[in-house]
Amino acid sequence: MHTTVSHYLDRFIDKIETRDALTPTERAALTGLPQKLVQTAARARIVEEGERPTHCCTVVEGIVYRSKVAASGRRQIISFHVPGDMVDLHTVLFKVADHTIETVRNTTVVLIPHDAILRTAEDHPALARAFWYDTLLDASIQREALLNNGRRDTRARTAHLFCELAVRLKRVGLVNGASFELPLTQTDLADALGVTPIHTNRVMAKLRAEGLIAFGGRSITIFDWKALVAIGEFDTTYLHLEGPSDLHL
Amino acid sequence: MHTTVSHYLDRFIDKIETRDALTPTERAALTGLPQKLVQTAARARIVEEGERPTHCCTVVEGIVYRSKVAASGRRQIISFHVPGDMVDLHTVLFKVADHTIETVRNTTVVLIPHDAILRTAEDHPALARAFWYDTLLDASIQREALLNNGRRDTRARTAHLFCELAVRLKRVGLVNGASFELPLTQTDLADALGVTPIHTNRVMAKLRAEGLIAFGGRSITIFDWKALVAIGEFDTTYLHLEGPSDLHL
DNA sequence: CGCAAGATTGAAGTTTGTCAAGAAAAGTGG
DNA sequence: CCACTTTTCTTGACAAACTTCAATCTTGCG
Repeated sequence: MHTTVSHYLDRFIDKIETRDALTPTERAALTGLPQKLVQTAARARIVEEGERPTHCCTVVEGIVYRSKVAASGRRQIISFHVPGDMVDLHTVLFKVADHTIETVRNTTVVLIPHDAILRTAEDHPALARAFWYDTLLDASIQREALLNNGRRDTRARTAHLFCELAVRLKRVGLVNGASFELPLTQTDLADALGVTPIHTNRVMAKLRAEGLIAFGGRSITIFDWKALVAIGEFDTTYLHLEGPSDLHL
Repeated sequence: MHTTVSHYLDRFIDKIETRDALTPTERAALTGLPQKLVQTAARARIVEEGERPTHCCTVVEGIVYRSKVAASGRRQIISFHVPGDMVDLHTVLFKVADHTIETVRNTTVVLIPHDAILRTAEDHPALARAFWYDTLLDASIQREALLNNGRRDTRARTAHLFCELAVRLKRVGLVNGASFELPLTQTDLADALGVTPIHTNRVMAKLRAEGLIAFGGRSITIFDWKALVAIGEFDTTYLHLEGPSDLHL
């Protein structure tokens, strides 16, 4: 367990600071949070549904997702998480995890104890607000996913998901030109979109045949951003990129 | 705008207190929140997607839902809200509403200014935590909806939704025996379940024919709770009924 | 009473799922 | 670096779930 200042949380802190400036004290409180660096294998379970987690998980490198499983065994991926995301900040107030957290490939994450986060929130109202904001944004992304999967066909869903991931990865500097690494299998994508992998494959093949995207080798290239945005009805309002309310107390 | 103590928030406060005891001071801070009582007509829009709300909405009587609309015009209902629910507590930190809030029938709600809520949260860390918890539970319910709509067939989805509403209404004393008022149209239900009203009608008709439920006259009766729970794979873990983490600072 | 909204039913079409098999790519051990 | 194994991707044919269009019936309400 590190207790010295590290930079593993830099992306997370940067994200918070684009929303609301922090004082040096507040920033120090974040960088000083106890951190346990963990390197995982591919398909590692960080938290399992029903467990009682004691730490929050922040992505340093790689992709992490949260999922729930129906009685039939069919899996629904709830959300994907990119570097800088605190994946399960909400577990600080829940006893039992209501979903599983898994890595896609070799991934680096940082674990932070719940009690340290709660103490930080109590000592620094601005940080309490920042944590709260982060979980609210997470919920907003879930609402859009509910609309996406409920009221758009698979073609639009797929386009929407790629647009969202492109924007979120771009914000942390992980998009090169029109390409970004996305080491997900088509089964992963299917489980996020609520369809079968076979169907996902056909829909993606059509997008590729139309020259809109390319994929393979664990990465995605978007050739026609405007077209993909139109197909996916992608509107960034729900990402609340403009930052939080101007209300300062 | 009331500034005297009222009991419109009693159900909300009760809900919070089942999770974590409040001090008299904290309770007073909640009951003393400025409140604007609003009686709405049926199908009234309280907040519209894209607006910049300045108040939070708490349900006093009736049913309220949040929805988003796809470009095709198809509507997705994100969640239903029962008396005692603070529907859009998350808007305190967002500038722009990412969804619409509507009432089903004549409904009573209470509006509370954002700045009052934020000030209360800043002055009372326990209340900041309680507000945070409330929005986290909301997000957990959304995750279950994502699983429900993505990985269960319409029969299971419908059963699950009725089970959830029964539990949530029971917690606020709005279930009589096996029946509860639910003044939703089948189109409302369809928009929540991500299917067409015609299909919803057929699925519900089958549940009725099997003697599991009755509906009509704006209310639902569940004759066979165990069977409905089994069909809907309903497990209350995601409702976090056990209260928040035991961690007290 | 009569209108309007919602519920119900039928028939036909579309999207998506299931089963099955082969091809390509990635990982593994020598 | 190659041969082998496993995973992932891709394609075809068929089945099931769900949608669409259309019409009728019922109910709530002024």
